[in-house]
Amino acid sequence: MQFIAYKNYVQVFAYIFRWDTLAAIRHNNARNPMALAHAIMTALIDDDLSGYELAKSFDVSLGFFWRASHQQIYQELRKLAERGLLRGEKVSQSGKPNKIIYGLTEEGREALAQWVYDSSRMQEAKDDMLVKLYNLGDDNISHMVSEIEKRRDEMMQRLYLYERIRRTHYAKPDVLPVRRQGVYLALRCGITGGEQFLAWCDEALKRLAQIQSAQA
Amino acid sequence: MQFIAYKNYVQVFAYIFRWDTLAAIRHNNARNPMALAHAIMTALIDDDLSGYELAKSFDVSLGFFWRASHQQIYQELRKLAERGLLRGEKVSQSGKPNKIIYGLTEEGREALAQWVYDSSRMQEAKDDMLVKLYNLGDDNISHMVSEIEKRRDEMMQRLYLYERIRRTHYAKPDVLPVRRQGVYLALRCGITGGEQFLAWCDEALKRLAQIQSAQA
DNA sequence: CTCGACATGTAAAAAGTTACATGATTCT
DNA sequence: AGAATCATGTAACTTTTTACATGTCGAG
Repeated sequence: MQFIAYKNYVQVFAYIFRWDTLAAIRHNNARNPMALAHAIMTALIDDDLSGYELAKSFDVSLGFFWRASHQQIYQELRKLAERGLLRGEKVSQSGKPNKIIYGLTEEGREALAQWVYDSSRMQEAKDDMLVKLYNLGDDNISHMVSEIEKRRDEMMQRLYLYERIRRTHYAKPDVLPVRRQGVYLALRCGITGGEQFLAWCDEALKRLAQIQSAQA
Repeated sequence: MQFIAYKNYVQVFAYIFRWDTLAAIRHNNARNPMALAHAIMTALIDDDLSGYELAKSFDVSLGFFWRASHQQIYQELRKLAERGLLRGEKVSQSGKPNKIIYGLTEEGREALAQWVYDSSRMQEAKDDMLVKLYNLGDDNISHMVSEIEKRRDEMMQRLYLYERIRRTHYAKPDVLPVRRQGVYLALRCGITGGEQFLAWCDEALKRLAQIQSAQA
């Protein structure tokens, strides 16, 4: 089932949009190259970090907006060091494996500052669960309910963390320096998006409950 | 733009979760394998379509939640046909290149119905623009303003389309058959998510304007 | 003495993007 | 005549995931 049968959508659209506008909607599925590399460099603006530390800090900050596994991060760090955008310093540790502390070079800082001006396209939404909803039926409705409930719980946890960060570090955003205000805005995006998702979950659960009670 | 008062999740959570639970938030970055294949099969539930038609219908329906390029779709269709989940029928056309109309086989329908019960993990958010906000500075602030404005316009267009679809095909969701109600919920997710994003854009633009006027 | 956190990776596979290719038709 | 649309792909590449590997240290 589609929103609109393929044969009709053209007519529907001819009404609303000029064709050039439609084309703009269509071709949005593009990746912004090197995004992870720039996310990593961003994480190194203030502090020099080892791969492990970086991966950890990713989990509670930038990773909210660009996820990466530790394997990817290690590889990317090595590549960036090879290209001269990062400088890596080996640190021998007694008892523990050696680690490499990475920091931005001047070149790296320049490349990062330049990247901000690159055009980036809107990110595609990708969600399995919403595709599953297209397959909703009397038989799988209770499974969808539990899946949505699970997502709702996960989002609750995440929001709790966001809120905690907001209150401890961004309670008075107006007095923060410019860059911190940018981070605050990103955090706000996560918070409002999460709140919206919670609201949607409740709407969906309510509707699914209605369908279920009508069945019985 | 107002959202339901979910602000109390903070208190709720302070009671429910201890800090160790937060670790569970960390390892959510996984892909759900074969998601595109299932999205394609979903698009073929009601109608048999050629690759081209499928790609088009993707653009105005399922593609809102799982984007794919036509190249990817053609490849996936071929693979699915090889695995017996789709059946492809060659249609000779005069004047135009031949096309292959694909439809679900019984096996395909079963696999799809089964897939709905597979566990899927929360999708990672990936957004370049939010990473860029971490690099906000006096010099690039006006660029960020124009980038957010661009996103806002794009989202407006998309919301306009969503809303049009909702009104023409889902005006009275309660009387729809179960599966259509699932699609309606997905659409609602897109709409509320989009509205939230617009609201965030306005919040961000307001804050950035404040910073700019403080500079001058 | 085992389990989990610390710390660092390699290798292979899957998924997704970009660039290229072709050739008819229809609209301006 | 030139642009856009219809219609179908292939090939090369990048990005991301999964699975595997190794070894130390501290807590229970």
